[in-house]
Amino acid sequence: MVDETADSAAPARLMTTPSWLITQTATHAHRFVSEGLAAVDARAYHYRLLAALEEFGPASQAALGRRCGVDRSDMVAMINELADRKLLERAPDPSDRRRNIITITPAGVRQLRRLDDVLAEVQDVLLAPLAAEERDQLAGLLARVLRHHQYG
Amino acid sequence: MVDETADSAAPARLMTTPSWLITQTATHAHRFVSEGLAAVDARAYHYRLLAALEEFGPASQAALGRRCGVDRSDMVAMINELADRKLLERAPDPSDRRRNIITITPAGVRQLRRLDDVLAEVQDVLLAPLAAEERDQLAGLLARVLRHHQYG
DNA sequence: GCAAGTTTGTTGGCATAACCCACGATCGCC
DNA sequence: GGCGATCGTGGGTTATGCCAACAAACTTGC
Repeated sequence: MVDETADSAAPARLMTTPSWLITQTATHAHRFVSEGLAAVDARAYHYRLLAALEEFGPASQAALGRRCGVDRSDMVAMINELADRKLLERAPDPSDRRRNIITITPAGVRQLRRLDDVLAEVQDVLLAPLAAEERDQLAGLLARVLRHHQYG
Repeated sequence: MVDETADSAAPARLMTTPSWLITQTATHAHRFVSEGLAAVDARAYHYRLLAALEEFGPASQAALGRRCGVDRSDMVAMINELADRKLLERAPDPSDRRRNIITITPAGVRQLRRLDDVLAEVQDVLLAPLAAEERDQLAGLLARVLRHHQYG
């Protein structure tokens, strides 16, 4: 038994409230991810965008935002940043002059692989107390909740 | 099979990355909680503080912050707000003149009960796709992860 | 073919959350 | 009695998720 009555034990009400558990765990997750990615001079949304581009191919900014759950207006700065680092390219769409076509570069693909490694490491730290099957279980449950609220 | 190739399907890389699933689910959770509590003119941290006060009794601002994972400096405004609504009281500690003693009021206890109901409803909406045992499973897994990173 | 509505990129703004630092006052320790 | 630590408070920073507006370009309905 660990001494949890010290001064830092959270209320029982919170520890049994899923929404609290989720948001609190998310805070930790977010910090680990940020720190891990900062070590290779990257940010969380770099991974999101590069992953979507590699999996689905070139897309407009708006379409990319829809996939990654990013607001149209927030995409601009993100893409600027990625484009500055030559990880993707922004070119006007000849067939629709409103749009830009965003394409991942070879350097972007390489960076994506690097981020894959970093994030795998982060998951390991975050989920340290869970066995492999338990991690899958957790991911499965969360994925179902997510799907329900996105394609509901 | 649902049509997920539409325009909104997230990259597979993300849907299998726990940290993404957690932070994304947390966004939904946070929104449901905020909206639910806003309906009774309350905020998420109201519940946190009131719950801690009822369970552990009166405490200093710093101790309260430690329990709820709130920064010392952020506690000030939160407590002001709760004190304005007469849900708790802030009194100087005679035995340590640096500290304030925060005490929940009877109205605070009543409000806490009301928030309990609201939050139970919110959990139900958030975890709609999961059966009762699955919700417990999810809560259990998250609680273990949380404990590991807090009393690690 | 043209008018009305919609989509796209962009700028700017707002609210919240989780930090961090600095300060004066106070306490505990030795 | 002096020194380090703690407490409440104020200030500032950063990231995130929104929403509003706009001009340019597209699509639809007639």
